[in-house]
Amino acid sequence: MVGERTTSGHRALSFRPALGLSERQRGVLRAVVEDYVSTAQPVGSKMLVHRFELGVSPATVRSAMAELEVLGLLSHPHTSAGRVPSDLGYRFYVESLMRESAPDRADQLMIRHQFSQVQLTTNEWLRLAASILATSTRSASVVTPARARRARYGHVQLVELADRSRLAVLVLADGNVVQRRLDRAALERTATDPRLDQAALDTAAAALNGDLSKLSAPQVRRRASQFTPLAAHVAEIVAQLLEEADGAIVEDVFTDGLVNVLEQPEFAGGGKLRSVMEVLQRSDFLEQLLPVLTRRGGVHVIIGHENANDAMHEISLVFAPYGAPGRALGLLGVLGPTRMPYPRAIPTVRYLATLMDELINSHYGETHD
Amino acid sequence: MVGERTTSGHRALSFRPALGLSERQRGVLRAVVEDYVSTAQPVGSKMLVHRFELGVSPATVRSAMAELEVLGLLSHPHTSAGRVPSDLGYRFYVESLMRESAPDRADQLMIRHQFSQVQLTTNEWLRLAASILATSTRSASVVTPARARRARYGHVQLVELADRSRLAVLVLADGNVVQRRLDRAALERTATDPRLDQAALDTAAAALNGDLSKLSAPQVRRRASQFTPLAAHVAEIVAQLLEEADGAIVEDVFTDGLVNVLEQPEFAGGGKLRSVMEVLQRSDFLEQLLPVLTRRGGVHVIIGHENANDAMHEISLVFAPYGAPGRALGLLGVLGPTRMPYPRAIPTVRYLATLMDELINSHYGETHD
DNA sequence: GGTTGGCACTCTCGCTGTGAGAGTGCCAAC
DNA sequence: GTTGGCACTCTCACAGCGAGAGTGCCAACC
Repeated sequence: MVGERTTSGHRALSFRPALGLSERQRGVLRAVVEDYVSTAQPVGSKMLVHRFELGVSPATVRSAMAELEVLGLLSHPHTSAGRVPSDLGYRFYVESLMRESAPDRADQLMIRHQFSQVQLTTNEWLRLAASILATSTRSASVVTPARARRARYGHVQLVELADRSRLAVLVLADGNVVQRRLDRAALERTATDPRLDQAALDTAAAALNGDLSKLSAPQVRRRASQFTPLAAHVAEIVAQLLEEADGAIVEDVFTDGLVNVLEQPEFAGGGKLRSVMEVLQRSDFLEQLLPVLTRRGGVHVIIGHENANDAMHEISLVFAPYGAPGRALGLLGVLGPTRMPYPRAIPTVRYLATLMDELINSHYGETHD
Repeated sequence: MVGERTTSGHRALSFRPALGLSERQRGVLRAVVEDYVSTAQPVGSKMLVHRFELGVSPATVRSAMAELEVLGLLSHPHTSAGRVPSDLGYRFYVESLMRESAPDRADQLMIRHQFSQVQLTTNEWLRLAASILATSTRSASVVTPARARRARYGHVQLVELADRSRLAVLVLADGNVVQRRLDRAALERTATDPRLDQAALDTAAAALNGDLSKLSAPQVRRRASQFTPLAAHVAEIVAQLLEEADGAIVEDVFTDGLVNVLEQPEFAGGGKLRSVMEVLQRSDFLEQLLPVLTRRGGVHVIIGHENANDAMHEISLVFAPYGAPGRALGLLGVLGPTRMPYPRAIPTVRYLATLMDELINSHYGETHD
């Protein structure tokens, strides 16, 4: 498993004054967050004592709210509206107020069952994981395939398509497959025999496969010259492919549940929708997420302005890395408005991360090191 | 090229009365459509004579509009609002009024240049095509990879991943790659030698590759028993993979420009957004599109209610097939509100379809048959 | 007969004003 | 520290109204 799975955020340091909250304040803050998350309406003191049986009068709640406001945990859309949690308020809630509502035994079995139903294809796993995350947290979900930080040679194959076009299929050591059509002219130039039949290509591929196993891009490039011209040419292309695969963790992203977030009232009107969509489609936020997630395992929660990206100031992320330690790494998580059901999202992300860990590891083999 | 590329829709038959429009009516209809497409506002008679120099008075235009309305080509949101084209109106416009605004020489060169910049990877082509379609038509775009209608065996390879896990990589005859992790236990059961080293697997793969080239799923299955137990087991899996790939034209869909359509005023509020998104994400509308597109080549335009799918009654599609005739087939096109810039979208889709034809064919080789 | 200007009519849309409702903050009393 | 009371504030929904845009019809004109 990838480190221990703990819950915490990446810029959580910025809060501190709120640490010494009274029991009353904690109760009120929790109630405000939970009410607001479920209703999307600013919450007032009266409503609050009604819905949550706090055992005190609205007036008391009001004074607690006022205190929470000066601490920066709640905010006030306008004078006579109810309170709304601030990013810091959510942070505190996630950090020390929240009672996680993990998927129960039955849910877990259901999820496992779904995975067992599906074909043994990584893409199917990813698609399924994204779908489960999206439906059970009612947010948008993102899942990337597990990739080695460093792309390494696994196996190459030169396939003849219909007619005489060639395809290089490179299986990386981590099991991912990349491919590239080959320029016929360039290929023929390197061949000693201008007929360039499949046998010649097979020989070249076999030479590379025997010699380059587990090597990285620069290593492959260094050895390229030791082969026959044809094999060297292919090795050069392989090196290119490895370079492209290096660090391309966020290629082939699987997304689901976009509607869930587009439907949220906070994105109803105006240009917010555009910015959210653009962030999500380009998914470069994952690049920024990567170093944070790899530095420490477990579920990471990033709330609103804690996000470096301006376009994501109203968005929260709940993400975790998964994979085989030191070998292949993937990302998965959910994304939604800051008003997000954290108690649900966090354990769900955690559970799916461990599940994906298992799947990956059981197929990488039990021989850990 | 896939047949001749003509412009027409698939239920175009339903209009006929409108064929005998007067020159005046045609001019007015065209003006209404073009104004409405660019402004999204119902268009009135006065505005119309202002913006388009029709050389007649508003009153004349009004009577022409009234005539067009009884013909069902225009409609009326309410008594004192301007006119809006009906689906039939758009249909007539596309059919016989529209002046196509094809990408000019410079645009075409630019597009070609972009393709030449990109790596020789099918996925990159598809991604690029989707991006070009989306930006130049300002709609959402969809592009699927070219696939053979019938999946045929190309080449199989059994790769050892880190540790002893195995991956079957099957390259189809059309160049697409599918993969499947192998269940180690099942594999070992079939092997005569329990050590099951790479050499044994290579031998099995070589046997299949020599014998199964170009065969379809049932053919592979029929021959499976003639191999050694290990090879037969793999052949069985290959047959499964072929079956799954059969008719799976709409897997791996590339989409771009979703924002473009979500931002349109017609989808601003209400549940329309949800239905549109769901249709688009699930992309099963492509399945329904497939038979229509294959029956006849060229650009197909499907407008609003011409669409079988209820959720797409306010959506128009402009799609074309592309590929190597009889060998591999892909779909590409754009999707937006019925208020779509057809004169732009249609030639752009047509151009990209021919371009993809070229790309595919140049790599399948010039040896047509 | 097609075209035009005139005219009455209709419907939307944006503006304003108003009252209800929800919520706050403060204070005095417990 | 907690509570009830009370005055105050702000939003929101709704009604009313006038401007504006557009239509349909008709009689007159070329």
